[in-house]
Amino acid sequence: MSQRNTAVPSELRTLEDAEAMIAHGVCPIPPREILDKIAGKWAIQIIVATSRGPVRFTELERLIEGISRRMLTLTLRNLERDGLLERTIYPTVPPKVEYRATPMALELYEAMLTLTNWSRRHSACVAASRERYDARQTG
Amino acid sequence: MSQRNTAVPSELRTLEDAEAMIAHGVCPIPPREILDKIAGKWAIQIIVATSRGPVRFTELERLIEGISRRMLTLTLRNLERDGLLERTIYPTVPPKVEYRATPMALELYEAMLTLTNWSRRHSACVAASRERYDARQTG
DNA sequence: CTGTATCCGATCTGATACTG
DNA sequence: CAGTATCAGATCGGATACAG
Repeated sequence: MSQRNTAVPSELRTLEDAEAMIAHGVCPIPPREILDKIAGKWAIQIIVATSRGPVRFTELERLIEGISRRMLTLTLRNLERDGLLERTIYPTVPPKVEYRATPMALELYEAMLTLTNWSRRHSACVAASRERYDARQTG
Repeated sequence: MSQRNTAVPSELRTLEDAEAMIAHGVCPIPPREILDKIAGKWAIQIIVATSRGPVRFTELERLIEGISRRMLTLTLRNLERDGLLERTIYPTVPPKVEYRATPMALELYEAMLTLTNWSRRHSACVAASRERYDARQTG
């Protein structure tokens, strides 16, 4: 076989692990359908907001600054569809609906923290690089 | 002061760390301008492709399946602007230009691996959840 | 209270043709 | 080889009005 004799690591930690995957023909980055969760403008914020317990629709609308009712509904539906949010309806009048992050969503939130660390370490550097680049274009 | 007496962790590892940040009024997720790197359809793939050494424009075009010349150029420029890619021009005829991921980009790539792990663990579950959800809507 | 429906502008992406 | 320019289609997200 044409593959190197390194094993496919069960858990990726280093770039070397990623190289091993590539050597085995496996893609070391999440598929688009997963990245799209993170890409969306509101999904992560909703997961964070519902990570400590059930939250009602209107509470979310207040909590997440700038979100429109339309996008709140759409994003909630998508997250529920993916199994990242649990939706509970209380058949009262007026209706009461609660959303809560699932364990899988909490793990996603936790996985995001390495990205948060990266951005805390480097966002100033990114901003500086942008300024330099833009200055070169202008000048 | 109104804050809890937990310290702001310098490195986030657990959801508890994230809670501590929230208690201090700090957002525990990366800002939009950082998430947008990951959100883009091609950025991560380009970082991976250039992570082992300099790669030429045309090589990238071949390596990254389905990318248009336009999007390749645009994404390369954005990554260079952010300091994630280093661009080297050799003033030869015909011209030769090489792109290479910076150390900062390699760290981003590495940070992404926790997300890759998450998706490897859960993407089947997400897919199953979607099917169940869609079946409920149809039926 | 918890949504849905409709419209609209902005942005993203691809296709194609052209150039130093 | 390494781009740029232009156009068009698709998708995203916001504003607003309406409804069970």
